[in-house]
Amino acid sequence: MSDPDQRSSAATSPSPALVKQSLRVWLKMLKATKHVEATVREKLRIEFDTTLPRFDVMAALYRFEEGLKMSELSSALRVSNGNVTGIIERLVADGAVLRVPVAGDKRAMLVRLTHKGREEFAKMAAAHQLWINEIFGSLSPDTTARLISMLDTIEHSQGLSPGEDQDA
Amino acid sequence: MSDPDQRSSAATSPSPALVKQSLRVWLKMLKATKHVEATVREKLRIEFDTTLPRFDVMAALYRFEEGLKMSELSSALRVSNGNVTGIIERLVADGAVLRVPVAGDKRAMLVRLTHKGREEFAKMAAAHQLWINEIFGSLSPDTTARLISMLDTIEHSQGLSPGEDQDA
DNA sequence: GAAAATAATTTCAAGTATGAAATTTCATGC
DNA sequence: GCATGAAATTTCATACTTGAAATTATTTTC
Repeated sequence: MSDPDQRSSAATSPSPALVKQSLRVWLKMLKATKHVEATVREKLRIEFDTTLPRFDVMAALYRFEEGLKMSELSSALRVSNGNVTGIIERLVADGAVLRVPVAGDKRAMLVRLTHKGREEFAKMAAAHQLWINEIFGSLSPDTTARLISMLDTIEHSQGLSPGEDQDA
Repeated sequence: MSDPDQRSSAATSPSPALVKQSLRVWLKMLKATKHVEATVREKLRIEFDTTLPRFDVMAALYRFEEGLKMSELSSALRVSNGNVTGIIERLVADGAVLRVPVAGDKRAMLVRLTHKGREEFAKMAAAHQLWINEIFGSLSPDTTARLISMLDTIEHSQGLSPGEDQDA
């Protein structure tokens, strides 16, 4: 290490100024993320009469045409099991999702999009890409690449043990 | 503008590759943010037996010692009015928050931390700073500064009309 | 100064979200 | 073959979140 006062380590307590800067960037990140999320939520509601959690579930199911087990779904989305149960219930009621028992295992359920669900999601996904591009298109490709790399660093910082991030 | 195919505009439809890159960075940002949030949530739960929404409310009240009206609180936190009502109810029940009627206005309520609430929050805030620093301290001050600037760009991209972001 | 518009909150219905407990089923050891 | 533990889901209690409707109090307008 080549900086006697610039980086925090386990041994030396970080300078108050740097701690404050960490806090600042985190609050900024949170605010920017909430801004984008709120935009997407509102557009999903207005244009497609749906919600972000439903969109997220459908996105996961769209990728895995063969279907996903409930537990796979909840770990892919990083939400609790009980949560997924409720969202799937409503999607099934709306005819967007189908539940299929798994062949050799009476415990498990395979969940997949219906044809109607796939068609609906395709439309939403196309619109979603445009919304996101309206926001992130203002960054140059180079800046975007650097941003991704910084986010990667953050995502792989410690802080918590469990889960350990397998990609979705 | 000096790039015939590198930036999206209202006139020219963005290239699919750039749209995909926008989507990638957004998903990455969402994932990193959720990672940090989950870390904070879990630490608040384990170490202080509290939740992130409660922490956020207390943080706002900590800043405004004189207290805030319910509506000021909900707009500062950018959450709905009804939401704040419930969180404050629980904080009052726990003796962390006090409700005071406003002098000249029988509709409004001033909400402020009790002494106990201030003390509790001070401890949590100190711990919170360390947690955040454990994560964001891995970025150099320079990188952090650039990250803040990028996030600023994102936050001020259009996408939605309402609210228009006055700072909290 | 009564009626109408505004403002500050709460209430409400529905949906999300969590972690823990309960259920049912499967796999193994013995 | 059965007890035991692990796996897959659901159920449950609680809390958070939203947008809209309802309530109560203030301000404006005529």
